[in-house]
Amino acid sequence: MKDKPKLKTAPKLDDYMLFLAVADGGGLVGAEQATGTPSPTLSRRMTALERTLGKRLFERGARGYTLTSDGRALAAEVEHLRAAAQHLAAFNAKQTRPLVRITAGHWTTQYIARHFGEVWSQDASLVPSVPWVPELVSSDAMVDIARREADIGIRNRRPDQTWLAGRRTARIAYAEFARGPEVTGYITLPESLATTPSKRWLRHNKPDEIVSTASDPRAEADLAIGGIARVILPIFAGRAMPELVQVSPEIDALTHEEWLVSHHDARHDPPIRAALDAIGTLLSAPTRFGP
Amino acid sequence: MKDKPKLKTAPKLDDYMLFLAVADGGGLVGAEQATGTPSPTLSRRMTALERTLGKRLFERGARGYTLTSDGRALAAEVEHLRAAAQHLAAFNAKQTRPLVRITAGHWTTQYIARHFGEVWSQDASLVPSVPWVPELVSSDAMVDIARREADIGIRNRRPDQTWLAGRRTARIAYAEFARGPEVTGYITLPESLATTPSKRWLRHNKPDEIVSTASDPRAEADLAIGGIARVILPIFAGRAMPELVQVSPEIDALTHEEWLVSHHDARHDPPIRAALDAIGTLLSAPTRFGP
DNA sequence: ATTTGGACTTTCAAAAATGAAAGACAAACC
DNA sequence: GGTTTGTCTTTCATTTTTGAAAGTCCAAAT
Repeated sequence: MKDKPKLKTAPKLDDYMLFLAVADGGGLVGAEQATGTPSPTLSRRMTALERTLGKRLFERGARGYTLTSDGRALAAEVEHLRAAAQHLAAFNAKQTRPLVRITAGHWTTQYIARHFGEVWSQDASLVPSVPWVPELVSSDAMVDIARREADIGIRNRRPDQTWLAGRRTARIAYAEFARGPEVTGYITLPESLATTPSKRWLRHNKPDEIVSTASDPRAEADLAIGGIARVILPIFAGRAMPELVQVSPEIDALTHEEWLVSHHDARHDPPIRAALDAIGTLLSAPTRFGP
Repeated sequence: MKDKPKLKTAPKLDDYMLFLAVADGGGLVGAEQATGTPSPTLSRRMTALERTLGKRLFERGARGYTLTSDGRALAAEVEHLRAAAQHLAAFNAKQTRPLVRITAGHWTTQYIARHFGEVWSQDASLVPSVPWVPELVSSDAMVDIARREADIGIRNRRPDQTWLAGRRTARIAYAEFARGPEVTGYITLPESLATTPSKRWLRHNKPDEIVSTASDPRAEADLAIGGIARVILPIFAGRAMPELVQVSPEIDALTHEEWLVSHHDARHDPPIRAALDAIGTLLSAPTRFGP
C-alpha cells in the first residue's frame, strides 16, 4: 500500500474473538489450544488490539495473560459479539459441506451423476478428507466462471484466459445411434436450442434428413429409442443405452478434447480441489469409453 | 505458511460485515463508499466468503450485485452480528482517542506535563490529525516495552535491543541547587529508592554530607526550597524552580544523553507516531535548557 | 544456588492480502 | 449504430501477516 499511515478506526472483529479466547484461556497457550491460532500470531493480534483501542487489556507475565480492569470491562461487552458469532456458526452448520457447482453438457452431467458414487460417498472411509457436495448444473451455455456462475466447467476446448486453469481429461468422439441400422432420418433439437457443435453440424450437413425434433437431450434419446429416427450422441453416452446401437463410424468432424476448467484462484480452495480431483478421475476412467 | 491447503472452517467476521455492506449498497461501489474498502478487495472478499460457506450469495452483473435466496437467508442471520458490532463500536467510542502510555523520570514527566499544551490541544487547529491522549507514568524503573508496560520510554541511553527504536532528543546535565550558596549538606532519597545514577553518585562520592532524606523527588525539592540542604537535579528541572539557584558547576560525571524509545513495530501506529513527534519536539526545544 | 519447565516475544523466510491501474463488458444515451 | 458511462474482474508491485524456530525470562522444582 501507499506510504501513508492508515488510521485504524476499528479492530478486526475476529480479534475480539481471539481476545476472549486469551482471556478464557489465561494466556496464549490456552487460546492456541482453543482456536488453533499459533502463539506468535496471538501475541501480535492482542498487541494490535490494544494499540487500536488505546487500552492495556492484559498484564503479561511468565504465568500467562491476566485481564486488566479495562480488559474485564471490554470482555463483558464482547459477550454480545460472541453470542452473535455462535448464532451464525450454528446457522452455517446446517450445511456443513460446501457446494461445488459443476456445469457440463447434458450427457456429461448424466455420466457424472450416475458414476459419482465411485469417487464420492457418505461412508467415512471413502469420503475425501475435505467435505464437499456436488451441485450439478446441466448447461450447454458457456457459464461465466469470472462471475462465479460455476466453480468448475467441463468444456470442449482448452481455456484461453490466463486466469482460468484447465486440465485435459479425455477425447470425446461422436457417432450416430439408433434402434437398428435400418432406421433412417435424424432427430434433433429445435434450431433455437441447437447450440452445440454436433447440432450445428447436423443442420449444416444433413438439413433435409431431419425428420423430428425433441425438447431436450433426454427426450431426443427417448425418441431414438422409440425407433423414430437416428440421433447423434457422444459415444460414451450412446453406449450407456442398451436399447441403442452405434450405426455409423465416428464422425471425425465432431471429435474434440474435453477440459476440466476452474478459476485459477479457486484451485487452492480445498473443496474445489477435491472436486476437481474426483471429477477428473471419473472423466478420465477407461471404463467410460468401453469395456 | 507450510504448503498444505488450510481448510477454512469459518469465515472472517469482518467479511460478514462487508457482505451486508455489499448487499445494502447493491454492489461493490456502494459498499466501497460505505466502508472505504476498495472494490477489488471487496470482490475477492465476497468470493472468498461464498467459497468458504459453499453458497452462492450474489448474482453479479453490470448493474451490481443482487442477493440470491441463500444470500437473503444469510443476511437475515447476520443482522445479529451487525447489532453486536455496533454495540461494541458504541462502547469503544466512549474513548475515541487512544491512550499512549509514556514513562519517564519524575522531572522529565513534570516538564512534559507542564509544557504539553504547546504541542497538544483540544483546539482542532492544533490537534494533530491523529487523535491520541497522553498517559504519563512517572517511573525510574526500566519499564518493559516488550511486555507493553509502556508505549514510549524516555531513557538515559541508546536502546541496545534490535527490536527497540530510539531517537536521541537531548543532552542532560546535572548540578547542585539550593536556596543560596551558603547552604551546605545534601538531601536525597532513602537508599532503597535511590536507584538513579545521580542518587548513586551522591551516595558514592559524598556519603558523609547527606543530612536528610525525602520520600519522593517532589518532597526532595520542597525541602531544598525550605533551605535545609542542597539537592542534585537535572539543570532544566532546577531552572524551572525560581526559589532555587544553581550552586555548583555541571557535574560532568552525571551528564548523559536522553533517548526517546519505543517498540520498533509500534512506530508505525499513528497515535504512537504522533506522540513520538510531539514529545520529541518538546524534549528538544531550546527553551527547555535556557532563555 | 542451580536446573528445568512453561509461557511469552523476536526473527525471518514464506505466504497471503492489498489497492492503483488497467482491462472487460453490458447498459444507457445520443 | 456508435459512443459514453458504470461496474465488475484481473494484473502486479507492494505491503502485511503468518508461523516454525529460536531467543528470553521468570517461576517452580530440585
